[in-house]
Amino acid sequence: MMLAECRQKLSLPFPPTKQTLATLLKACSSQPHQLTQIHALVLTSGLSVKNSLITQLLANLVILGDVQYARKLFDEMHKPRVFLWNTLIRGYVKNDMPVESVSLYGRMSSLGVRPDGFTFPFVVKASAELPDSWAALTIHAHVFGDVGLADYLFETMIERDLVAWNSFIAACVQMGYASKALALFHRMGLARIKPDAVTIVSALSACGQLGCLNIGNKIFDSALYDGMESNIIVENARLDMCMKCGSTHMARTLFDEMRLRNVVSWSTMILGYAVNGKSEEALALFSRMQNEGPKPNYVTYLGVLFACSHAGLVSQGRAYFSYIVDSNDQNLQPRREHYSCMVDILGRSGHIEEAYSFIMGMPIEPDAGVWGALLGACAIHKNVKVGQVAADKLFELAADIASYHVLLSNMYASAGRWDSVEKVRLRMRKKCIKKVAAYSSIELNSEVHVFYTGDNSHPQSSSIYQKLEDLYMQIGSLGYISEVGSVHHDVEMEEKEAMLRVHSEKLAAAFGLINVEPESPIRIIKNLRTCDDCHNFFKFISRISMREIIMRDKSRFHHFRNGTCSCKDFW
DNA sequence: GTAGGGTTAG
Repeated sequence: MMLAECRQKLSLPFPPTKQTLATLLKACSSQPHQLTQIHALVLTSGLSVKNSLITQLLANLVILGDVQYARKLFDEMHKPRVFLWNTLIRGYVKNDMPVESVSLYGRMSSLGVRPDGFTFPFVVKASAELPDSWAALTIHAHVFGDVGLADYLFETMIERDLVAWNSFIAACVQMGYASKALALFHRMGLARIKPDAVTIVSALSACGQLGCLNIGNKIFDSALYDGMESNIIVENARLDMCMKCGSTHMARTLFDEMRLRNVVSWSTMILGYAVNGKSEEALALFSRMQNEGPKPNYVTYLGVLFACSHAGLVSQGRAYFSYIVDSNDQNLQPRREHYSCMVDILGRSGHIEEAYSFIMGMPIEPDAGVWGALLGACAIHKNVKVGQVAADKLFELAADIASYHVLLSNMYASAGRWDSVEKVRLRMRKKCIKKVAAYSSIELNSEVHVFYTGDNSHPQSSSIYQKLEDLYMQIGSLGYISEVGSVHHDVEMEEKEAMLRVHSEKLAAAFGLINVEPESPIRIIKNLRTCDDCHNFFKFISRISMREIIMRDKSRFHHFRNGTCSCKDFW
């Protein structure tokens, strides 16, 4: 575009000065079309353009989401300053391009440009969103050893301010490294950096992941004690923490006491009730929300569908789903997550064919989550025919997710098709797909104790196994028989039973029975779905010990009390 | 001078 043309378009009667251009740029930060024109003006003005001008332009482009164009300008620049690197690194993160963001950081450091305090939060955010394979590559490329990129960056920072701590702690929580996050939180205290609301939110979130109700409450109380004003985000995080620890009652008390509640508060409650198996409470709260609360969003509806799914409420699930569709609200139209949930509702209750045709009728392309829900249902109902279709689709969409392979293999195993089980295993070996090891954890006196299957590493190991034997003796006389079908291995019967007997959740339960004071419930967190035998075992021991046992597995809660489970054996 | 971190879902 010619200068005159630009000027005309911008209605400028005279050639612009640097000042004019700078002012123009500031004014046009929300108008992408004019930005391009101004860029042309800058280039054709013949002025020796200052970096600050391009900086402003680039920043504007990034805000508008045109990172490609920003990158083009950036590459044409001579020795861009740190601020500019930061701007672009941030731009990539904001536009969901973490790989590009980290690559740019890599280039920055290889050119010897020193990152400043602002670089860190951007790169950490990007590396938290990095796909695993990429994180590994990046770490290799920088020869950072076995610590992550973020770790390296953090430890080498000269000055760590509050935001640096907060962004690292938050990144750890988001990546699922909750105990690392709590360790950092502790270290932060030792370094005499006073946490603020943002820190507390992440810390509470970490406690929720770990199921550490006591630690979470302590953190919240001490923050208030230190004079920190609580805000709605902190309170929502605390609600969620309680719910993730299975303490629905405490969450409700806090919710009722809140002066202000937003859509997140309501949704957190509804979701929390749903995963805790309290569907009536979830749906009752939803109907109250419709009358007196804020407008539900798509997460709220996800909670409503979860409530139906966990309680096996098929017709109600169908009704809510069509309600969402019929609402004609464009922002609330069902997303893939809602479809997965609906497939789960239909499939798990045995309506496999209906679930399949439901998927075929989807207006949006089904993703791995949707097919995974179908495969899960097929594994439960031993429907190898439909399960095979789902598995084929899954391997197209998400070829190397371990849990789908495990599901498929379990489906074949429960149908007794050991040749097919072996094929899946072979495929996993070939593609180096490793099963996630099962573990269970339990909090005691602000410490987390972790158990793996057949674990002997705990200091109290011998008394734990003794307790387990005692329990087997007692429940055996009450009619407990181990369910060998839960072990998906084609091995001898005795071996099957031997493995079952030492599943991680059983070890954690024995530990809990020995150590947790009699009036408190025993809270166990398991990283995978629990098996039929452990579920049955827990029902028995809740009866003989007269204790409440709360177990959170991969997708939901089981509250065992006096021989029964809140899930009513449907999970 | 300009910019950075937080809650529900996955």
